[in-house]
Order: sequence, then C-alpha cells, then structure tokens
Amino acid sequence: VHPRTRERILAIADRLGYRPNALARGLIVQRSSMIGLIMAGWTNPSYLFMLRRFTERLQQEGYQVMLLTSSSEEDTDTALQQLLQYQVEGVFIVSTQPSLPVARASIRAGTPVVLINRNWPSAELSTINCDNYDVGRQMAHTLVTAGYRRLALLQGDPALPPNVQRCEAIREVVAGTSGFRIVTDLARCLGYDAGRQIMQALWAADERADCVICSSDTTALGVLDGARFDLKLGVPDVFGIVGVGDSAQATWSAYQLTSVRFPVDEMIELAIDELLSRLNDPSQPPRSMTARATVVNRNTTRGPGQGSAHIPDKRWVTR
Amino acid sequence: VHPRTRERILAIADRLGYRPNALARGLIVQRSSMIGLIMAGWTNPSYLFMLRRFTERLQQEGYQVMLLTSSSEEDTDTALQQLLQYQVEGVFIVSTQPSLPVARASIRAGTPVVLINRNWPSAELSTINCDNYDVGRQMAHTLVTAGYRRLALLQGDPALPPNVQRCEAIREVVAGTSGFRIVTDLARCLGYDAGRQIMQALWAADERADCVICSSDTTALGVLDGARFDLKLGVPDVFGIVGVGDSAQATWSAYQLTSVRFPVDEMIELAIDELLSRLNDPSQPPRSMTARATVVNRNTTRGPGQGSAHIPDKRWVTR
DNA sequence: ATGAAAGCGCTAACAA
DNA sequence: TTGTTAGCGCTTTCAT
Repeated sequence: VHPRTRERILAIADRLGYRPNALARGLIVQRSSMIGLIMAGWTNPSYLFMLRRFTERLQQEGYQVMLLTSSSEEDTDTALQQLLQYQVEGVFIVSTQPSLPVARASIRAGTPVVLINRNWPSAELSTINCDNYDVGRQMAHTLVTAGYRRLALLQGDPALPPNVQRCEAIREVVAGTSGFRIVTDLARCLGYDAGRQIMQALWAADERADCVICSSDTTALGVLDGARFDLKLGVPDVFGIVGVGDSAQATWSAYQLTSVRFPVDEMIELAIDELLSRLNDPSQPPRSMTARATVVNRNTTRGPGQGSAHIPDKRWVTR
Repeated sequence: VHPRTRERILAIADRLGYRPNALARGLIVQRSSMIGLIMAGWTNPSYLFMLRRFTERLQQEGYQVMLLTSSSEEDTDTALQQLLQYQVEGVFIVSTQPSLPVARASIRAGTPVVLINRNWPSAELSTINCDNYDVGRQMAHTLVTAGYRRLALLQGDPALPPNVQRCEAIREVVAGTSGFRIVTDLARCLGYDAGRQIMQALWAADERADCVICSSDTTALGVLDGARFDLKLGVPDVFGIVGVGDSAQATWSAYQLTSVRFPVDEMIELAIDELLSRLNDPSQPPRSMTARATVVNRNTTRGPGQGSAHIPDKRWVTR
C-alpha cells in the first residue's frame, strides 16, 4: 500500500469515527482474545495485587480480561458458562471451583482452565496451589518446638478447603505430640475485632491456652493487641501467636508477627505462564503445581527467629 | 413450542456441547453487554472492594466486566480505544483519565464514560469525586484548632491531581493562619517504612515539626510507630498525626489514627447507578458528583474526638 | 409452529 | 494493488 494513500485513508477513517469491531473480527478469525477470570475469596488482601498482575500481563500479551465474581460453586458454574458463551480462550478460577459437569464442558470446548488456590481431583484442569497440609504442619511444629503446650485453634471459614486442610494437619501434629494439645477450637474467627475479643475469652477460660494459631494475619493482630494491651501479657514469652498470609502489617515493627508466607508473586506468574503456554500449544496437558509456603519467625513466637525477613526457598513440585 | 420438543432439543444441544455464541449475538443485536473498567492507582487498598462491587453489581444487571490496567495517560488512551473496539456499552475509569481527543471519540461512539476520583473540565463525562481541596482544608484545620503550630507535610505522588489539590488547600490554610506554618515539605513519602524513617528526620531537623499530615494511612502509621517506639514521643500530646483513607488499620485499637474518611461505598454505588441510568436512557446528560470526605478524630490528634467512629454525613453536590 | 433468507462487521481467498 | 465473494454464528423478518 502506498504510504500516501494509507495516510489519507487512515485520516478519513478517523474523521468518520471508524473503529474496527473486535467482536466481528473475533467471530471470523475464531479468536476472541479474551481471557476469563473468576474471583472468589475477596477478603484476601493479596488478591488486589493478583488482579493487577493478571490484567497487566494479559493485556501486554494482547488479551482482554473478563472479570467475574463468584460467591458459591453455583456462581462459579454460571460464571464459567457465561465465559464460554463469550468465547474466552482460557480462564483462571481463583479460590473457587466449578462442578464436574461444567468443568467437563469447558474441556470439550477446548478452553484451558487454571485453578488457583484450589485442588482438582483429576488431571483435567491446571492447578496451582499451596500444600496446605504442610502449612498446618509447619505452624504446629513452630509452636511445639518453641515449647508451647496448650493450643487455641482459631479457624476461619470451615467450608473452605484450605482451612480444613490446615486444621487437619494441625490436629495430626497435635495427636502425635505428647504434652501438646488443643484447648480451644473455634470456627469463623475472622478479623481484628474478633481476634481481640477472643483473646479475652481465651484467658478467662478454665484452661488457658498459651499459644494460638489464627486463620489470618488480621485476626492474629487483633489477638496480639488483645494480649498486649488488654491483658498485658508477655508476647511471645507467656503467649505465642502465629498468623497466615504474611501481610504487610505483620511485618510492621509494631507487630513483627510470626506468619506463614505464600510465594504469591511466583504463583501468579506461574499461573499466567501455564495458561499462556497451553494457549500457544493446545495439545499440552494441564499441569498441577504445588507451592511451598514457609513460616517466617518473627517476634510473636519464642525461638531462634528474630524478625528474620528471609526469602523462603521456593520449591515447586510439579505432577 | 411444545415442552416435550423443547426438552428434547435442549438435551440434544447439551449433549452436542452447544453453547450460544454471545459475540455473534452481540453483533446482530448491537449490544455487547460488556462494560469496560480502566483501573489505575492500585496502591489504594479500598480498590479491591471497589472491583468486587463493580463486578458483583454489573454481573447482576446482566453485564460482563472487561478489566484493563493503566499506569499512565497514554495507557488510558489505548485502553479506552481497545474497549471501544470491543464495543463495550459503557466504561468506568478509576484514578486516571483519557486525553481529550480520545474522550471525544468515546462520546461520538455514544459510549458513556464515568470518571472516578478524577475531574473533567467540561461536562461531557460523568465524574464522581471527592472535594480534595476541602479534604486539605479539613486536615489543616483539625491540626490548627488542636493547637499544633509547626506542620510537616508528607506528600504522596506530586503528579496526582488529588495530592496537589489537597496540598494546595493546606498551604492556603497555613498562609491564612498566623503562627501556623510548614517546616517540612516532602514529596513521594509513601509506605510504612518511609514514614517511620522520616519521623526520625523530622525530629532531628533544626526546626522540629509538632504535627504531620501524611498522604496515606500507611505512611501515617509508620510515622506513628516511629514517634512512639523509636523516639518515645507522646502522641498526640507533643506530636499530632493525621492520615488519609481511614483504612481498617487506622481504626485498630493499637493505632486509633486520626484520618480522612471517604464515603467509598456510596461513591461506588453512585458511580454504577450513574452509568446504568445513562445506559437505560442515552439522552441523559452526564452528571458530576462531589462527595464530602470527613476527618474522623481519633487518638493521634489532640482535641474533642476520642475514637469517634461516627458515620460521616453524606452530602452530595450535583452539578 | 416451522423454514428460508437477509445481514450484523469483519477477514480470507480468490479474481481482476 | 484493488475489488469481489463467501461465511463466522447469530437474530429478525417474512413466508409457509
């Protein structure tokens, strides 16, 4: 094409307000350039960063992101079906999962699905996950080796697989450790205020706990403030606390909370890489990856660690 | 249609894996059912909630959300053009803005645009905003009436309109108040660590500040920990601190930070309502709404308020 | 109640 | 290099 003509036509097109219709193009080339993203678990603060990275990278790779919310598995099913109708080329599902028949539908449609923070029984979907049993084991061991004896277990949502897996592993460790036992076991303890109040109850109980495992950092920080401010307890000397998530606040010098760190950044990049590579080569089989979380010992548990801000070793197990 | 036949056909369709193609439908009915969402300012923690509400409500109304990221105004332009090519029916733009010609293009395309946390000079785009001058004024007044005299101004990103508007208003108040002045004026102070370090510098300076205005709660909490832990200063007696955003952490009993609260929830719902109603009635002119933020006095400033958790009066100014 | 035909805006393949 | 044609998967209209 002559540059002259090209220029002229482009100018006219612009003046006429012409925009190529990406939908019509998608129809004919059989590529929508759209990727679906189904999100649950919005209370996890690191998901803001996740959303950002997803959109940034996919945009960069020439895709558009279609974002859907789910608050139940039925939601996830309808969301996934919607996305398939919109001809997305792939979909990420975060902290939730579709039913088997709907998942099968996506497989038949040839649309790769990547599950994040959820397991999948068969090898039909890519998954990227933490070993939550291991997380539970590590948390319990941290407390045991620090010499605590009477554990309070402050669970989150008992319907969430990661929560039950963690707790199961904790109970296993407890069962296998003489002299260490669970004196309180509460579900649905979430948030700063809940933590702070529950600390009072723990101390008023017949059998006082001397350490606690919380289902989130926010809860743990509430417990910590309850222990230090309200009860004037020596933390970590008389009372030990461990949280989950290694949030920014956990690292603040006012808190220095011992917490479980997930390699969030790596998980995100890996999830994107996995989907992109399956998009480039549809014959590639779905992979299941397990990330290793580590507890970072700070100042709410006795023991060796003193505000160690070390980067955990990233060990990936691929099946 | 006979229910019998209907059932039979549906079953066959399902077995064949038939999914209606939403793109093709959109092409013919001239309605994509897609809404664009261009996001910047990802460091604002309340944006996670915003994303959630946007997707929840739009999904509920039968729309799909297309999420794009922008980190500059050029990004915003290309993002908006992309969205127009994908035939979105409307778009939200958060904490950024398009250039005038690109905005005009969207107007010609008949696609309503709602700007959130950004102003727009002319009345072509809907906007929903806080009165940032008023925010600056309120923050300064809070400090003045509490009897502080030597202000340290810890700005955020000097390129961000909300930041410059706030600071402008603060300077105005300072200029009009004898005995009250700015002893330190720093830009790009963001984050807990920055705040904590800067506190040291403030106290080591020739002329010590006795109060500080921070550009975010996180910074303010860093300053607070720096003052209390490192310097053992009496807060609020010898040193006053005010933050912006009224984050969850600001309300924690360990902090009780005086901060500016924006009516985020209401702003979000209003933004969605505005777009939906313009979608339903395209002849409806764009509206500009201004939300009123309020400082909630807690325990990092002297004065009447003692952890008042009152809900601010929501006053909306519509032009 | 069902079938046929037109066309949404685009790309791809072909012919001029 | 340019123009023509077919058709992506759907809805709508009109005829059966």
